[in-house]
Amino acid sequence: MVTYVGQGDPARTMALLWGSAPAPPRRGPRPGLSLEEIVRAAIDIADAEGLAEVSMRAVAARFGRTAMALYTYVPGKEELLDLMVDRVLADADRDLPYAQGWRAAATAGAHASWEFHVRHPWLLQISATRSVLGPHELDSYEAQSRVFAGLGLSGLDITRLVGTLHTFVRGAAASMAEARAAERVTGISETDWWTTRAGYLESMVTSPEYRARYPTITSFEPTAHDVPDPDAPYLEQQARDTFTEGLAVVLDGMAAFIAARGAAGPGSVPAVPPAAESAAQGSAAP
Amino acid sequence: MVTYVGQGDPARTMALLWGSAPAPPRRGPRPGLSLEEIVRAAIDIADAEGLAEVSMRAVAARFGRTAMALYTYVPGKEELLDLMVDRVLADADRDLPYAQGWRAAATAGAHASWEFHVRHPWLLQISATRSVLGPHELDSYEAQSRVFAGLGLSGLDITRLVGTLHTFVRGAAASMAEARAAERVTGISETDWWTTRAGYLESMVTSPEYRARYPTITSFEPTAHDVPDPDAPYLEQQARDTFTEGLAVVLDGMAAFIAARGAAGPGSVPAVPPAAESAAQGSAAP
DNA sequence: AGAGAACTCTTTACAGCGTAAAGTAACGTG
DNA sequence: CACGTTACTTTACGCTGTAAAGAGTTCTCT
Repeated sequence: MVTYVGQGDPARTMALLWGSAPAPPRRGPRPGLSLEEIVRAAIDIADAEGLAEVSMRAVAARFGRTAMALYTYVPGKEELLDLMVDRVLADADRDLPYAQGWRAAATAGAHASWEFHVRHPWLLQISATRSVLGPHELDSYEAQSRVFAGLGLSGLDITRLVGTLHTFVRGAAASMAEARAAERVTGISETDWWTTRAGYLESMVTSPEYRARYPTITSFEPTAHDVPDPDAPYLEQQARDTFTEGLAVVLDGMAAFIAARGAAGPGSVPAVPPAAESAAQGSAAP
Repeated sequence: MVTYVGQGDPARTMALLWGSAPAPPRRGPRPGLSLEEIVRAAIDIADAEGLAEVSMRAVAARFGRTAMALYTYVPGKEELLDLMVDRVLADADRDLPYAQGWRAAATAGAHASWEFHVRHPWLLQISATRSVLGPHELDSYEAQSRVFAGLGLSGLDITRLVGTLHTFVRGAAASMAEARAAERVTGISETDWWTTRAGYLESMVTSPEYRARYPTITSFEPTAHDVPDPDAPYLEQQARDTFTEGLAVVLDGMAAFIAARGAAGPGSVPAVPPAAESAAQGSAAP
């Protein structure tokens, strides 16, 4: 119910993101926890109970500690959220079928990303544009950019295509995630939620007054506002279909853009040779 | 920094949204406030100071009352947020140039909606998919749907096109809003924020290790990661351009969809005659 | 070996949040 | 004038993130 939008101290966050495991302290008691497991516990809670349940006290309780114990490992909650974002992206699927052409790769990537966001809906609640710039986020960005490499596009072109696709996927995933969260969050089942409103909407479609105010939407097929079948969640299916159909539309637009712009001129981004696709995945501080 | 995602009791909310002003009480002291001005005050705070500053105490303080006084008018904070959403949509621009064709109308509508969301960025933080279904939200939905009426599309087609466009606009507006909020929220200027990260990124582009891990994005023109000119906010301009360019791409895709699907068959949604465009805007409970 | 620095973790505390419960004061009707 | 209704306040509770101070453990340096 309550979520963060801000962001922690960038320097500290970057150090935590990119720094290899810090040297173990030379004095004092051994650390009973690690940054890694704290971040994982926070992700577990967010996945299972929602971002609202991720409190410093709740995370610490998973280790039998008090909230303040976490401040030994993390500067504050905002930094913890930053770390959660990058860490969870490590599990995102990044094996895209680049060899099958950009459209197949983009479709696969969009579907993978959509499902990933639906699986970790709290990602949608944390600011996306102010990117965390962690290693795994860059992995993801690299994988998506590679889809459009070798088509004669500039880096800026690719940045925008990836941005557009990302924006669309996140928006569609948000519809899905919120359709799913509807019942859990409000304690009202999807059917109940819909039926309480249906009474108002029904009278609307038939009332001449409302047909005058809303001529277009009241002329839609009535099924669009029917009470959903509880076994086949209406909002969920709607969200899924809107994503699939919308994706095709967006990709059609990109096809036109690539056809018009792509000419392999100077400054265009070259494709990654297939041999290099499984490049080193090691990480070290820069 | 903290925002709500849940939603209030739907029945109560619907009554408040659609109910005309309730009959004044027959006994007891006169109400010193009204629902209307409470909602407006909350919107003022959200616009000026961000959604995080909209607390029951803060809203009440604008009227010299305590937080609990608001509960005479509103069941709780979540319902207040629902009301804010629908109320602010009353001010959205809805004069679209339908006569100039769907693409012109869609472009105008998208730009208006984008600017509206940038002006009221807190809208992006409140759940969008679980729509409030208030009169003004329906006005907006009607205006956007009308863009695609008369093209031979079904209601479901139109719903999805509108959904795709809406998703895209919100995502792009989110980029813009967060670029703007960056400084205010974190207390760090955009330039500072970027330069602290630039050190890490710079070494990345030159390091062979990172060129191997991120071959595509490290081959982009270096300007993409340059420190922005403080006078011409880099992130803002980037967000604006991505919106404009992305919109063209999305609309190209829609053009292809309409060309393929639009055949004015049975079940297709007819255009609204221009005469009816300035229809009655009065509202009454259904 | 002993002192002290360094380190983890706890305890306590504070200001803020939404809101439940109870009380006070004002008002219109019988 | 008394009563019931209503607007609003006061108090309180449990929750949040985190500052400050202290307890306890472990290593290093003299």
